[in-house]
Amino acid sequence: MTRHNLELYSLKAELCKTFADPKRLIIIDELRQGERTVGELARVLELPQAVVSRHLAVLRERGVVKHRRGGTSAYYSLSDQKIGEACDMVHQILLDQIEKNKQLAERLVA
Amino acid sequence: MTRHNLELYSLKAELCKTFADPKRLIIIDELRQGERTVGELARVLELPQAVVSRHLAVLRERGVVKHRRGGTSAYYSLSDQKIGEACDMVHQILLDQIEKNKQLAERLVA
DNA sequence: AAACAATATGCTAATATAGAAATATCTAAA
DNA sequence: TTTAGATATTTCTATATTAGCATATTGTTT
Repeated sequence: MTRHNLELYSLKAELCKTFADPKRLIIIDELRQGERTVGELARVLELPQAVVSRHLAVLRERGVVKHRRGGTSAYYSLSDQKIGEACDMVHQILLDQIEKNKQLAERLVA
Repeated sequence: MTRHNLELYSLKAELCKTFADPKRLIIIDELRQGERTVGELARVLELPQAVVSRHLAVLRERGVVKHRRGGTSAYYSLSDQKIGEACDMVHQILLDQIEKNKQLAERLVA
């Protein structure tokens, strides 16, 4: 462990934890298209407003999203363009896995 | 939710879960340098062999690592180059966050 | 086959997390 | 300042996850 800074890895793990929930990934993808209010996200996710608010709090605490108030609404957006890019990488990795499984399946049939 | 495929996002979330632990992130970084046995990783991580084996099982089940047996040892390696790149992105996001906090702190002092 | 080395798996306790429901807080407008 | 709309927070329950310990499995060697 001497070669690795555990504290740094813990921070990275905390960041990854925010990505480790399907609903939050959808929220992130929505926010990539632009600002959204809590209510809008709740409608898209088909989740109670309180649950969405909780997810947004998680994302906020880890600095993944930022928000501004406009009237009675809170407008959320991604705090860093790179977050979207990271999600794209995860998407690619998943596609690679699916492709590999497909090839394996075909070999087994042949 | 109609616009979003929940099953796909669940798979992505599962993948991200494997990154959501500091020890596993260290394992991944070790494996980026090349193949490692369970024992080697246990020494680096200063964790009991059984715990490392469990972590490797998690990574294996999500297709993040692959392994081959050589003698009594099991040699693990990353199953996809892109996994390392994804970790780099997370690293960058974290550095961005730290930089932003630094700038904020400086503004507050001034 | 027996003994040994390396790895994997079951089980448990402690901790963390998501969702639900109720309630509190904040903002705009009357 | 009262009311209504939008968002945030608290509490509770069910579920999941990690580490530790003991034990099982697998492969090698004699």
